[in-house]
Amino acid sequence: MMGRSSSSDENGLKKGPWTPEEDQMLIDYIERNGHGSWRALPSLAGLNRCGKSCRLRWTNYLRPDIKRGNFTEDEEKLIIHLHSHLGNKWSAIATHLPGRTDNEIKNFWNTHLKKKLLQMGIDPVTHQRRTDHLDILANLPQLLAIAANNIGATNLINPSFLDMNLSALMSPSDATQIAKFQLLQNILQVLSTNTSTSTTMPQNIDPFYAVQLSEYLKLNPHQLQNLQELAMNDQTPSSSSIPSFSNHDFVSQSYPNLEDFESVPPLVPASPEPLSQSQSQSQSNQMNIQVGNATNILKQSDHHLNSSTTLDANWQDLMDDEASGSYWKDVIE
DNA sequence: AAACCAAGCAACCGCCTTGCC
DNA sequence: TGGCAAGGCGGTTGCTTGGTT
Repeated sequence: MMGRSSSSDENGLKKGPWTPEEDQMLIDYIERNGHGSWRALPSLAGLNRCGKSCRLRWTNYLRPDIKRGNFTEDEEKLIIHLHSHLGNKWSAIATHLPGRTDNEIKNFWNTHLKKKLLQMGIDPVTHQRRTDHLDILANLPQLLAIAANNIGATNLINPSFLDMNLSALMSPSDATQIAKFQLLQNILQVLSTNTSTSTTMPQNIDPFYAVQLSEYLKLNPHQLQNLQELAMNDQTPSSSSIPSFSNHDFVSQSYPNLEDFESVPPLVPASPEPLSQSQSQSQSNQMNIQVGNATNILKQSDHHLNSSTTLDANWQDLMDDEASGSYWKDVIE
């Protein structure tokens, strides 16, 4: 059985997993008397537990109307839909799913649904398309510093790794390679994202940026061509890992008004406390700082500015941070 | 076969809300 | 109206399990 090892608190009350005997004692007592005062219940039922533990055990596990087993697809959709309106109000969500407890829904969300949405490119908090690649780009210097620390002489990236099978690349034991791969993926994603409101992911990298990128990375024509092909190839991880929203069954079912995806119903903040003006200002400032680099780069995209710009400075920073410029050439090659 | 690792989930913790005096 | 007790809630912890190396 999963759970914690049995122990006692300072009052000698038992903690940890419940035994079948304890379960039966609790069931017997509540069926005969109702739960009444939870604090008084343990002694009346002959249990060496605190009232809170009894209440939790009953409401989350022993209640006769509890529905066990896997969540159905309908339940999944309902949870996602309710979460988009209610946020992490698990008890409120649970009231719409008969037989499911808030704890069970919370666990299911954290272990399954959150990942599922992330894989689809949907932010599980806002229920909108993810834009956190901007954050990643903004954090490139830090990520690069981390990556640089992890790159040893024997751990240099395979120059032809982008041609390798993705599953072979994604060895879980090689976090460094994955980080590098994701880094490049996000760079390409940002560079290939145009500023239109289209809900489908663009397939092509703007030749202008490919050229500009190649200049900063001091790539030769062959490497530049690889970069462009990489961005245009449907089978590259960069594009294949991002679902096309308009064609994805699950997304279209969970978000029936997909055309209004950018204006999904108002989301209850994860924290119920409204931020004070100074708090929100501070948070906003932090955000601005964090995405500043990415914003600058995207502004460059809008105006096709020349190379003596912030983009230049940003990329130069990146290259300066990296141990060797050949690293990036290798990655792209 | 053993060691390692990540996922899953029951249970706990601490804060918040509610109701009563 | 303030204080207290009890219940409710969301986040976190830590054990088990199953898969991988």
